[in-house]
Amino acid sequence: MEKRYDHQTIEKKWQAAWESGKVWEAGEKKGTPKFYVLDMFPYPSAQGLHVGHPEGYTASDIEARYLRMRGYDVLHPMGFDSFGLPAENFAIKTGTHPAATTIKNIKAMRAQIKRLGFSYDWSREVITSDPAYYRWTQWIFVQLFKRGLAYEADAPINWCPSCKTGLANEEVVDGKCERCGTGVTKKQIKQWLVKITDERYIERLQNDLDQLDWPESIKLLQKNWIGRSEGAEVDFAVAGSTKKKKLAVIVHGSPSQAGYPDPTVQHWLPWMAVQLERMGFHVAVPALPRANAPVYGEWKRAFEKSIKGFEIDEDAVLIGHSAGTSFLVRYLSEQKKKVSRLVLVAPSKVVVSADSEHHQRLRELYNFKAQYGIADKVLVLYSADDKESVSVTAKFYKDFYKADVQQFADRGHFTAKDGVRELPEALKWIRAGICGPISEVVRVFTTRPDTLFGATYLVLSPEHPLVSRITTLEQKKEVDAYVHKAAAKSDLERTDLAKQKTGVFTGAYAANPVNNAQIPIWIADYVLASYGTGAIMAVPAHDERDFEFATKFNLAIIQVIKQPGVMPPRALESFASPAAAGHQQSDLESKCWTGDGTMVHSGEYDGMDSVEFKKKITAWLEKNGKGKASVNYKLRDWLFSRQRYWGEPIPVVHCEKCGQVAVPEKQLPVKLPNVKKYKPTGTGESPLAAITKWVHTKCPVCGGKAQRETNTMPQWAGSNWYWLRYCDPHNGKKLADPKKLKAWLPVDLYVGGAEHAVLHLLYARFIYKFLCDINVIPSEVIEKYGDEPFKKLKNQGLILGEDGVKMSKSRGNVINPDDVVERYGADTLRMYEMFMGPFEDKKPWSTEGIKGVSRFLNKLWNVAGRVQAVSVPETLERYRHRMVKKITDDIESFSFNTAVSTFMQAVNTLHTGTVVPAPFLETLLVILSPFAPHIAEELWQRLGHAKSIAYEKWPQYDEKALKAEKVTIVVQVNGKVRDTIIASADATEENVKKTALMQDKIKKYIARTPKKIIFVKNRLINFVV
RNA sequence: GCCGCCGUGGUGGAACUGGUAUACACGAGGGACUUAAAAUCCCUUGGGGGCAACCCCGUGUCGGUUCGAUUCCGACCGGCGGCACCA
Repeated sequence: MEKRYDHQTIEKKWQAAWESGKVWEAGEKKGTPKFYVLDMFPYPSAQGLHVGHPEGYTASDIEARYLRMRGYDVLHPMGFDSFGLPAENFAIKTGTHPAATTIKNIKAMRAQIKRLGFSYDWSREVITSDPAYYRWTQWIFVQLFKRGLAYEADAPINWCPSCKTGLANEEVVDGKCERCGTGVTKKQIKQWLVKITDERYIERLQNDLDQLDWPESIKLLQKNWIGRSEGAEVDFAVAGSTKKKKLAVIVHGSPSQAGYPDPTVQHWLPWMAVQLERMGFHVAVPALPRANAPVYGEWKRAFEKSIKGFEIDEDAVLIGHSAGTSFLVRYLSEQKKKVSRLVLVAPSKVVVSADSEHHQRLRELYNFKAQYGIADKVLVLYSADDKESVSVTAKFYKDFYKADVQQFADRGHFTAKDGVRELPEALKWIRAGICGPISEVVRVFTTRPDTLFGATYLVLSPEHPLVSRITTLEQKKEVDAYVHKAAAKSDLERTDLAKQKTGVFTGAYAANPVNNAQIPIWIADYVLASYGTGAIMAVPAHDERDFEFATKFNLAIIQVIKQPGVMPPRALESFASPAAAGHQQSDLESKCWTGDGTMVHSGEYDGMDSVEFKKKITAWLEKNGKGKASVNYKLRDWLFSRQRYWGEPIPVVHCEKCGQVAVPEKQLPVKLPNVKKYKPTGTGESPLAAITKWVHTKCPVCGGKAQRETNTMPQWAGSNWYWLRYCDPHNGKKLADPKKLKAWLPVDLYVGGAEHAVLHLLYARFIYKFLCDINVIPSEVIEKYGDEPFKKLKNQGLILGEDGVKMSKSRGNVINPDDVVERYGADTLRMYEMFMGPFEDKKPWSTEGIKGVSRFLNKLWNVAGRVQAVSVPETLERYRHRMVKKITDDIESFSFNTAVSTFMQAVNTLHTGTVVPAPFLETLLVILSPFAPHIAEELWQRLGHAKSIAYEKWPQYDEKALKAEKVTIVVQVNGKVRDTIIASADATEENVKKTALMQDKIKKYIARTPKKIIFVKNRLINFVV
């Protein structure tokens, strides 16, 4: 046998053998349990593989190979996340098409990865920039859009004035453009957003974290990012406004079946109710009886009951949906009442002969004559793709009432099924029609309703809609100036913590709902418009920020919670010295106490515990209609459009008549067209906007003139769902065959960097939940595993340069994995990266350290050369069992560094020993093969085995054989080690004691009979004297 | 500021559930082989004291709990990561 093992020849040989033998293809073992081991797929960069990549890939490969040997059918795929900025930047510089660059980089990187001997099933490779793949990325977007979860809004984005392009948050470093270092400003541009904050998802995204086997730190990071806060919304009536609240009623339609979920919380109704409440309306959403077969008289009674205390008068706003519209028109016509605004959504008043049995049932309700003058203004909303009876009715109202009409293309019957959860158009119409102050109420959000008695002023954000309405004439100038200044400030300026708080008084006052105290209303930019209600109640005695503000502007500070365990300053003075009374200086009451305690200055509630009072006061607010319990989140909607070329085109067409229309699924993918110039146009549009031929298209609905959306999707779009495609990568009809998804989902183990904690991992969870909801993920998977995509997550730690700093070209501390493989081989690189330290810790590279692993593999090679066909001696046999157990446990717990050390010890043992028994060596090779597969295969073959070691069963160990015959027992006197003795395993306390006391070393320390003896079996005996 | 994680030899790190602190590896020193170097092999290697047997100290610092603490508790110091006026 050769003196040194030739890694170059051996590794090439086995990589070829695995590939031609299709050893790693998944789905081959019928009837065995599945296991899905996933790596975070790389971006194919021109720099190629970084030494950080093989760290995670080796760990997952060890797990995959181990599990195959344990009999699992393992899915272990790899692919490329190939849309992204670097390829585009390269294109801007050189004019090379990003597709060409990408293909080149993928080729190079794939070869690099293959040289490391990972057991990937390459037949399943996915590439996100491949049209066959992004067709489905776009398809998912269309599904989101159809359900109202993707929407366009005027959003302020990060804007680099030098590069003339919008930037993602992750491209802004310390407020500067990552590329050119220019200060980033805000620009208001139409943007696509994905509604990750939707009530149907945000709660689940937060709560489901608890059930995941993920690092606690990552779960916490996500929790903080989502930022759930529980508290209450409280209404403060603005002083001097005595007008009573106006009424708004929303009337649901007639669902087709009885027993259908409560129609009052369906579709866009809850959303509308919240919006109207915010405008200051008293909102009623009556649940009408026998909704699926309405009888007018019954509905009338229920309707009137629901608005008791209020009147249908000329200030009222009524909104109806479907059959509800008929009810409202009939009610107003027959009662001869007039309201201010009447909104009719998907109205129906007629039954067309083709209509279903359910529609026939509505004849009773429809049997009336509409009268003129029932509303000041009428709005009708309907969609072209709804039933004929709806458009007929809509046209009737249009002519009869001269109603405003808004026609849509694809909203169906305006139900949740049609993806309609909001009706901003209707809200805008209502808002526009109503002049003057409609609300005399400032609604605030607070997590501390228990401090309500201590609220001494209110603060609105400068953008708050109420600001201009409540500001007094005297204060107008000052307020306008402040609002103007705030608008001009950058985010960085506004959120700079070091800066002094600023603000102005509006001149208005509001009444504290608990005691009617009149408190001033201020505006200040430390209150954010985008969080909660955009307004706060300030409690300077118990909030640091309010305290700072109140001190600066000389506002009242009222203490309402007494800090527990401290003495009020005056009480303290009566003691001779604080220390004598058991109190230190720090026990003095702090100026601003933000913790819990006992209520003071809170009327009848004085003396109550603040935690208890919080619940009490929330219930009180609710009962008296002055507020309610409420939950808020820090998470914002997900900005989903980029003004870039190299990304998935957003599959939407803008039609002059129909508005935004999703590209029909049959026409997907919307292929990325070829452009000559990749540079942004300067207007904030994507380079795609310059291709007029591509931009101008026909509307898929009406066939009229339309323009394509020119923004592309962000990097995260492709990685949101790629692990689903691995299950069925070549499917041309569906995203993936449900049978195949059922066979593999969910991912059992996901390995990758922690830097994705709140981006990729949050988005991926959201998209997966969405796909579960729309039945893309088979229900069997959801029933069995829930709607989380990744059961277990492991984060690899960063590999730093030798100097202990992050590797970077500019520092010149980058290690190229190719060089390492060339010199030491893939097995050495794999094992070294596992040996460096705990998998999840960051650790520095050491060019000296890797030699140790290289020496170890050579030593193994030489030891194997001395192998003899003899049976294993007993001590070595026991060692073999211990070794198998240790390696098994270490793989299960991701403790690869100690596993490598165990291998080293085993080889050292063989090295110093006289014989190398073949059965021992064989076991060693089998359990080593997941770590160093090439050398293991080669030596395995040289031992005379014809089949790949990959097909070997993972060895068992015998618990009994683990026990040593003799054990070393530590003898302590007063807890200090004084001696050790060898005893037989499981020796009794009596025997150990006797032997121990006979030792000279021990006698020396023990003069009298020990007071106490502590005995731990097989471990130690401790004499206390 | 808030939240989380981490402090062990010259270095990377090990130590099960509170039970011999420093496994394994690197580096360093000494030796063997060699004309020499590389490679390989053997020995030593936490600090201090002692000729030696052996003794004392030692896991960021200071306290506590315990027969016994790297491990549990409290305070502090230092480092890393995240969030950043989120009411």
